Amino acid sequence: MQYQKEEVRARILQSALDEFEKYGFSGAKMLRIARGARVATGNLYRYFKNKDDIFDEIVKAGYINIAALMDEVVELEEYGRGDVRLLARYITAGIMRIHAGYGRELLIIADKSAGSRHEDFLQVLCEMVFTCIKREMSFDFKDTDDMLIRILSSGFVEGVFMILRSVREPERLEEIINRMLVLYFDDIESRLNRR
Amino acid sequence: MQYQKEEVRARILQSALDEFEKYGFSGAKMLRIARGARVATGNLYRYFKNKDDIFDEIVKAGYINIAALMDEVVELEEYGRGDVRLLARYITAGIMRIHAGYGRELLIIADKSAGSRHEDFLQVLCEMVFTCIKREMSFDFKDTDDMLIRILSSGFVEGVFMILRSVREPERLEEIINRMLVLYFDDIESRLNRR
Amino acid sequence: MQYQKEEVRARILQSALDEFEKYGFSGAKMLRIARGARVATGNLYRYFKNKDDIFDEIVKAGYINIAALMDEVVELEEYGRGDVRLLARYITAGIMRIHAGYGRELLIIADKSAGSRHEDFLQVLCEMVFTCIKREMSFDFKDTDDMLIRILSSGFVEGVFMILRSVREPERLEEIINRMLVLYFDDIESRLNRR
Amino acid sequence: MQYQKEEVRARILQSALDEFEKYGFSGAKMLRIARGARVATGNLYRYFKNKDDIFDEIVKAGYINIAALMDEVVELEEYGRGDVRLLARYITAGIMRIHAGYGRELLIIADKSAGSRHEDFLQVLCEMVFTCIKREMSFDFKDTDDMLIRILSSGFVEGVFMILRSVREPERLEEIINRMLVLYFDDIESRLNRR
DNA sequence: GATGAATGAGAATTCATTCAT
DNA sequence: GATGAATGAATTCTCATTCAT
Repeated sequence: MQYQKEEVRARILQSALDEFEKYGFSGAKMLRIARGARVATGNLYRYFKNKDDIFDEIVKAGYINIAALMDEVVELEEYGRGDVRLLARYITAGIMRIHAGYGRELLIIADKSAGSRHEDFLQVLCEMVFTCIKREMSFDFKDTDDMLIRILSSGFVEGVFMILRSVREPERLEEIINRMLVLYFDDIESRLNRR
Repeated sequence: MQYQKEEVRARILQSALDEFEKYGFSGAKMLRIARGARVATGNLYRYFKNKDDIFDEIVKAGYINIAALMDEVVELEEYGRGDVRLLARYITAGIMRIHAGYGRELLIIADKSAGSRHEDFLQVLCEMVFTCIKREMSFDFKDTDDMLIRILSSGFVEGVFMILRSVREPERLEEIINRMLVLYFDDIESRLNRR
Repeated sequence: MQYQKEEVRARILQSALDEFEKYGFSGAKMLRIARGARVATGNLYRYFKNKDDIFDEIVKAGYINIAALMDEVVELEEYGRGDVRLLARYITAGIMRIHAGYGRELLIIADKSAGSRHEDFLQVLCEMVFTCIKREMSFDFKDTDDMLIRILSSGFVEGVFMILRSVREPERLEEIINRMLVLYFDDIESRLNRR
Repeated sequence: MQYQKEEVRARILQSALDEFEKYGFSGAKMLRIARGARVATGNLYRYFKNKDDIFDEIVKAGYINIAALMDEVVELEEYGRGDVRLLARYITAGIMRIHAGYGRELLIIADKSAGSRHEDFLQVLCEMVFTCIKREMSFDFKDTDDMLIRILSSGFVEGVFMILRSVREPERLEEIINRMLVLYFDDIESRLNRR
C-alpha cells in the first residue's frame, strides 16, 4: 500500500514532467497530467496540494542540488583563490552532475517555469554564481564593477544551459564546456582590468 | 476631441505598459489595464483589437528598431572584417540608442513576453547576432563550433540587456558597456582557438 | 433644416436597408449603419429610438401596405364569391404592386427579420390570407379542415415570395405568377373535396 | 456513475431542447441551459464542446434521418415513374416516421435554427425534394419551369411541417396529410400544363 | 443638432480545485 | 484510497445605447 502509493506518485510526477516539458508551467493542464498518469484528477490532490506543488516537487531535486552545490562552493576553500576558472569548472562539473541525474527537470525549471514560483530560477542561480565568483576574485578585482561580474556569471550560466539544452553526446559536452570555460575565464583578470 | 482621443490612447498604453511590466503578458488583465487608464473595458477595444494588439503596439517600436538595426548590420560592409569587437560595438550602440527611446518597452519584450507572439524575441535576436558574428569572423574561425559562437552571442546580448535593466546613468552605461565589450571580444580569436 | 433632417433620415434608412438586407436584423450593427449613412452613431438615436425602431420604419411601409391590402380584401365584396382563384389573383396583384414600390423592404421583412418584432411576419401574412381565403370559400367548403386551407395559404404566400426573390423580369414575373395561381387554385374546390 | 453521467447528459439535452424551442438558437443562453439542467455552466462543457455542438446533437438524429430518407428516395426506382404523388407520399411517410421519433427536434431545426450551422435546413430540404420531384416528372414536364416545381416542392415541404407543427393526433395527421397530398399532386401534370 | 467617445451589462468558455460516491 | 463529475470564479471580447462637448 505504501508501495502502491509510491508507484502512483511516481506516475504522476512522470506525467507532469512530460506535461511541463511540453507546455510549460502555465500551459500545463491538470487533466492532461492526470490522464497521462492513468489517475483520476481528484487523486492528484491526494498526492500534491496543487499544481504549484507538483511543479515544486519536480523541480525540487534539481533545485536543492543546485542550491547544495552553490552552498558547497561557497563553503569550500579548497580551490585556489583567485582562479575563477577553476571555480567555474567546479560549478560546471556540479551542474553537469546534477544534469546527469535530473536533466529534464533542470531544463524545465530553467526554461519552462514562467508563471510558477520558480520563474526567476536562472536569475537566482546567476546571483549565486555571481556571489561565488565575486568572493573568489583576488582583492585587486574585488572592486571591479559588480555589473561586469554579474554579466560574466549570467553569460556563463546561460552558456552552460545552452549546452545542456542542445548537446546530447557526453564527450562533445565535455569538450564544448571546456572551450566555453576558456572563452569565459581565460585571462579573466587582465580582461576585467582593461578598458 | 482629436486631442482627447490621443490622450486616452496614450493613457491606455501607459496603463498597459505598467501592467505588462508588472505582470507580464499572460498575467496582464484587460480589466486592470482599463481601470488603470480610467476607461471602460469596452473602450479599450475602440483603440486596440485585443490584448495581443496592445502588446504589439507597446513593443512595436522597439521591435522594429531592433530588426532594422540587425538588417543594417547584416547589410553593412563598412566595419573591418574580422573585427567582431567593432561589430559588437556597433550592435551595442544601436541597442542603446533604441533603449534611450524605448527603454521599458525593450525590457518588456525581452523579459515579459511569455505567452505573446514575441516570446521568442531574445532567442531571435541572439540568432541574428549569431549570424552577424559568424559572418564577421575571419576564415580561420569560420569553422569554430557554432555552439561556442552562439554562446558568445547569447551572453553578449543577455549582457547588454542586463546592463539596460539595471544601469540608469548614461555615463556609467557607456563605461560598463565598453568594459563588457572588452570582456567578451578582446582577443576573441585566440580565445576561441584555445582548448 | 427640416429638409436637412429629412435627408439625413433618408440616408440612415438607406444604409439600414443595405445593412439589414446583407446581415439580417440580428447581425446588423448600428455602427455600420451609421457609417453607411455618413452619420455619427449617436445621431442615429435622434432619428430613431433604437435598432428595432429603424427596422420597424424600414419595414413599415411594406407592412402597412400589406395590411391595407388584406383589409381591403377582407372588406371588398366585388370579387365573385367562391372564386378563390380570383381572390388569390387579387392578393397577388396587390403584393406585386407593393413589391414594385418596396421590393427590398418586403423581402427583408420576409427573410431577414429573425430576432426582430416582425420575425413572424410571414406567419401573420399567411394567417391573414388564410382568413380571406376561408371567408371566400363557398359554404360547402367552409367546414373543410382549416389546416388544409392554411397550408394552401401558406404555400401560396411562400410561392409568391419565392418568385419575388428570384425573378427579375416583369413579364416573366407575370407569367410565373399566373401559372402558380393555376397550380394552386384551379379546381380548388373539387381538389379540396377529394380524399 | 456511468448511469449518473448519462442522466446528466440527458438533462442537459432536455434543458437545451426546451431552451432552443423557446428562444431559438441565437437567443438560447448557456447559463439558462445549465440552470435548467441543474448543472454548473462549466459542466456543460464536459458533455458538449460548445453551444453549436449541443444544437447539433439535438438536431442530429432528425437531420441524419431526413438526409437518409432523401438519399433513399434518390436511389429508389421502385415507385412508378411519373407518379409524383406516390413520391410525395413516400417522402411524407418518411418525414412522419422521423417526426414520430424526433418531433420537437425536427421542428427546432426547421423553425429555430437561425444563427446555427443548420439555418438553411428547410431550404436544403426543399432543394432535395425539388430534385426528386423533378427527376420523377415524365418527360413532357421535364422542361416545365423549375421555378414552378420549386414552389411546389417548397409548398409541399412547408405543408408537411405545418401539419407537424399543429396536429397532435395520429389519425388526424394521417387524414390531413393525405388530403394535402391530393391538394398538391392530384392532376399535377395537367395543372402544370395549363396557363 | 451633431459627434463619436465612453459605457457596462452580458455572453461563451476554461480549468484548477472540490466532493459525493 | 480512488474516481471523475461537478463547481464557479475568472477572463476576453461585443455592441446597443448614452452623454459630454
